Amino acid sequence: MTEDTVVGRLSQVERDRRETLEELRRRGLEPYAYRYQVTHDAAAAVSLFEAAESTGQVGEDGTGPRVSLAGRLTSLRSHGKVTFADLEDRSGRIQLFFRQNVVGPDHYDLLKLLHVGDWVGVAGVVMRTRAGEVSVLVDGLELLAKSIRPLPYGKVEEEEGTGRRIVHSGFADIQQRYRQRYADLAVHPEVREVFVARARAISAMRRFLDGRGYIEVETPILQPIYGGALARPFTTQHNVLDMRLYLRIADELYLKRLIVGGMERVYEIGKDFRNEGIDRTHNPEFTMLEFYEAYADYQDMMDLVEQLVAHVAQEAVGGLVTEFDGMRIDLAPPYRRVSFLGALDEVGGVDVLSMDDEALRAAARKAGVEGSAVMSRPKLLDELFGALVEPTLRDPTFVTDYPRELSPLAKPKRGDGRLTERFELIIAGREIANAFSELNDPFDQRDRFEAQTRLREKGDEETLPMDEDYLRALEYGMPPTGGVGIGVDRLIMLLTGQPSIRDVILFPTMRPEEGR
RNA sequence: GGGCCGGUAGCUCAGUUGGCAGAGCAGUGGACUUUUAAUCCAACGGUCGUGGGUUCGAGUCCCACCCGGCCCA
Repeated sequence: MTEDTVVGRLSQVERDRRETLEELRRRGLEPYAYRYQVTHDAAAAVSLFEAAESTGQVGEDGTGPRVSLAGRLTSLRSHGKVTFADLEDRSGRIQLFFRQNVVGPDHYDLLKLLHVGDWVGVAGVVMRTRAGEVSVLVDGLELLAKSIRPLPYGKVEEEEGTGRRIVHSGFADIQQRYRQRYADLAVHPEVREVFVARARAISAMRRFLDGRGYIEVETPILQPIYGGALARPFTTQHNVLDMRLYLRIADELYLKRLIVGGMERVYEIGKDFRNEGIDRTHNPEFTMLEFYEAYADYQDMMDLVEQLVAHVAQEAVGGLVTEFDGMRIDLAPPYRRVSFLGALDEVGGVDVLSMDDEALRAAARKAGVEGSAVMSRPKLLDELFGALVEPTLRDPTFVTDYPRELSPLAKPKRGDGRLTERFELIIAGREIANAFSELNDPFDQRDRFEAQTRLREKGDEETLPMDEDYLRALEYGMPPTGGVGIGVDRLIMLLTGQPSIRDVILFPTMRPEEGR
């Protein structure tokens, strides 16, 4: 496509901005700068001035300390020989005040070439305007980067009294906000805040585990045999090795190999990939925290998970009470503990261990589970629990002791071999964590793999493939180990009150746009 | 997978029975030395998601498809 056709398709605004670029260059001004010396951010400049006011250090002319700031222009209000603007940086926003007799007529004229969305550096003294707003009285202005595509800013009004931000006609098209996350972030400070909270949460997870002697490790994403969860994988191809590789669906089997190797306490935070549908709680790539601790069982891990969730909440959002989906959730430990079967019996009125496959199928149909006719027994149990019990669990709840057939990597429960020592943490009806006393008997593990293979032969596509190398590792000897997986995105949804997983993933998976 | 809703100017949205495609904001020109959704005046801005069909005439009616959202399973 030639430059002419590109320009021909531009909007009026974009054409105008390109002309502005040429005008700037005609005046010898470079619209894309290299650096700017910043002394303060917006929030620091405001508090610096307020401190000067309170200690009587503001001059007779009302001006305070001198600062230089850089950021993006989010508003421009010209009044002839005086102009107001808002500058936004990562700390917040501050008003800029331009007066023709302060910057001089030549510099003042340059304001006509500035637009909302431009990056600028400014220098001047901090003062308070007649309307009472702390502002920078600008005497030095530098364009740092010209914006030649209009950002979809809404008009922002501060409600009188409450100071609440009201956005008029903002950037509302949810599809475009995900596709053009850069624009979404640029115009929505509150979206940036969600991802800051996410970063704090992940950093808090690391500190929590590091402080308990855990080692952070990295295991393969490209795997010749996938495993560690019941899900369908993505496949890819290594050209030189001429072999099929899978994108991991879980970190589990590699982390337990490290326990075999004597690392005793390991964790990994990373992306897993599952080839399944996309909805409010599922993105094909998502972030998982897994940690494994030798000599611990699932009871120990429940205690640890409670502490971790509380710690992360405190560090990420500054409190243990969160508002999610209209529910007020208290994350303060200890969390309620109920057994899988007890909950099914109590809430759903079904005693699944005594039911044969047909009775289970009938119960599933009754509960509204679709496609139950072709489901394996473990799948039926899982679906039944998901349909009947999970949605009722609002407060943080550990569901314990899952049926053996549902948990091919978990140790049998002491005293009842039909069950396993496993728990899931359910909060607000959502699965947040999944954990076991890890199965370390290589003979039992081989039996479980073989049972999985039989399920696959019956048509279940979400089964564990046989992994001989993993069995070899177990044969060398794995100590008793407690292991946990936490869905990081879902936990962050909960902490930040975001209704969709796409609201906590910077670039969620989307179909490509047409014609671009 | 099924049902419902949506896609119109850069953004947010109207668009009547099928009859010249609109508003606000942004942008452009002008006025304005304390505004903050600044205000006022003027002009400008369109592949109505895509492709077919019906019709003298389609943003509007019909069919198919694409992309999303919500609900159900």
